[in-house]
Amino acid sequence: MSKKSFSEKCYSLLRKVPKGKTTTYKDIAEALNTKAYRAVGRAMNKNPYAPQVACHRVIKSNGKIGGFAGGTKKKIALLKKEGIKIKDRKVQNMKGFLYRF
DNA sequence: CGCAGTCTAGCAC
DNA sequence: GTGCTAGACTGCG
Repeated sequence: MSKKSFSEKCYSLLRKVPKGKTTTYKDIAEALNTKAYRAVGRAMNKNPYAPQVACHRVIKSNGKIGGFAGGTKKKIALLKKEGIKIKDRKVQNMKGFLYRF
């Protein structure tokens, strides 16, 4: 928790998110006690823990999907498989799927 | 809708 | 080794 890099912290936090739930870049940044919303997204884009870390469970604060390394469509498909409803790259009722750290 | 703020990681010199 | 650029974001004007 202290020797890990910022990105690793993001991954650890993301791993804490259960399946069927989602989180926002803002929440992650705030959970890390920072305002690096962008840095969080950057870490996800790199995501060396691709299948290990559910980077697709991370969405924008407005419920939008944002982006995804490989294609936003893929991200939507994955979220839909988890039980989350997506509509036009936007999460429906994202507040209900939002996971609180 | 457009600009500015904040942080990390990678590439260049 | 130090400096600059780019990026899956957010908030305000």
